Amino acid sequence: MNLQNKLRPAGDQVSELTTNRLSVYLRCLNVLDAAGVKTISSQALADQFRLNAAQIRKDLACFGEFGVRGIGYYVKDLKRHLRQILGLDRRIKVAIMGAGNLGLALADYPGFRQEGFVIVALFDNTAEKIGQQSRTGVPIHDIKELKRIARRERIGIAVIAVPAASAQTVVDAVVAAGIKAVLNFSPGALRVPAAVKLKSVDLTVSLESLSFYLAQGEADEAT
Amino acid sequence: MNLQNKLRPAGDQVSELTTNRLSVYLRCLNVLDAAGVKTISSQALADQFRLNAAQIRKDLACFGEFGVRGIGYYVKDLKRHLRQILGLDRRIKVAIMGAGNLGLALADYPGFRQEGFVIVALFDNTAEKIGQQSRTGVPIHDIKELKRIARRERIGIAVIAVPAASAQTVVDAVVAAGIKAVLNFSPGALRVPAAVKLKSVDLTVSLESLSFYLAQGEADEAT
DNA sequence: TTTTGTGAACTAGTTCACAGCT
DNA sequence: AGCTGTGAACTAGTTCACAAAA
Repeated sequence: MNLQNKLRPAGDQVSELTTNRLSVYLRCLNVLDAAGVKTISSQALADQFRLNAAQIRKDLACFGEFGVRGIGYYVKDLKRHLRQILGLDRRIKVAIMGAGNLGLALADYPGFRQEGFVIVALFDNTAEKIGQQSRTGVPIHDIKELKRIARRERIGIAVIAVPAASAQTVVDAVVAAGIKAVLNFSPGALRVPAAVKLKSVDLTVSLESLSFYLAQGEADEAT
Repeated sequence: MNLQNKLRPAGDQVSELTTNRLSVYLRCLNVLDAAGVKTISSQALADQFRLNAAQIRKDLACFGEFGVRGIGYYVKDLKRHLRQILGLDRRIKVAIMGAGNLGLALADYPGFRQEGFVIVALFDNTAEKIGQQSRTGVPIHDIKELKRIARRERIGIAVIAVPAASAQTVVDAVVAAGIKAVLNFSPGALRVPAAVKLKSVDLTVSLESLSFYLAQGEADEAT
């Protein structure tokens, strides 16, 4: 219908489940491209990576018509489109709040340095840490400098890796610094204004959910 | 109807969304209990922690009737029930695969030491690391020792914190060692048998989803 | 009266199945 | 012939609203 590719779906909101999957599709395409595959059908993609073909097509249809009937998708083309849709066609600067074990590990985590992301700064409030840097050279700044540095560096995403007790205070500072996207590793819910996107990774919830599964298994065995 | 409390829902499967929320409810109840609150209605709980009252009641109804009509729930009682349902009424031993930055950070992460969880071992294959320990004293073993130690220590959960390239090999070893629950931090999908529960935290997907949100915001501004 | 527990209504997400394009 | 794009059917998840219990 609409032959014009749209970076943004026409009005209707794209679900987070869809955006998560786009990221997965991009990863699959990177693998295929590296293997020299030129075109792939939604069915072949689905079979190879255990996805659903119709779902792939529906997800992509939110943004345009990228396929060719009778052929499938050109791997390099679709890759380029997905990178553009996901906003990965430019560098995105990331700041990590909290230079504790977790913050330092994330700062040096190679998985975090993929695609367009660059970790440009760590922030902490401990005098001994400020002025130091991570193993790979990410500088640790005083959290008081956040607003100044966030603006100068044009930081797009903040990662919250501080203890639960200070998480809300820190995220408030992040919001005040004008940062619009936050990835939270601290346990519990954080409040952010509607204009800020918050994603949380709650390790306690994940572990307890696994614990539930184990407890169920034992209950079944006993039967 | 069924006045008997059920540790396990009668046949019908509990969704993972529900088990995740149970963990959230437990955390809320811990806060209320610490504040000396004796009883709470589903509505009050919902208001205070931004949840939906009917959803809380439905989730709990999977496991029995824990409330008192006209009163609500006794905080300590419900807390105890939830801990039992989630299998947190006993120690759960956790092993971390990979003694890199992330593995070491997770081993010492205080959030991981909550409730019933104890991190008993790290596993790696680097000669220099084996025999060492983390800052808080978690020993690093040779991954070859996994099966032996997993059985001796009765390890319940394995956390995968190795590079993507070796993740599938490592999870295969985890499965071979008889571990039935896995929390995966490596990017990409892992294959496990149906009898093993796998939860994945994909940092790349999370970041790219945030990037999409930022890209959308810019598109909107330009309009 | 208050609040639970739950069927019914609704909303979101997934899969099917096929018309239509190449 | 082969495969996309998409309405229709289906499935899962959430919220409403009320009868029943304390």
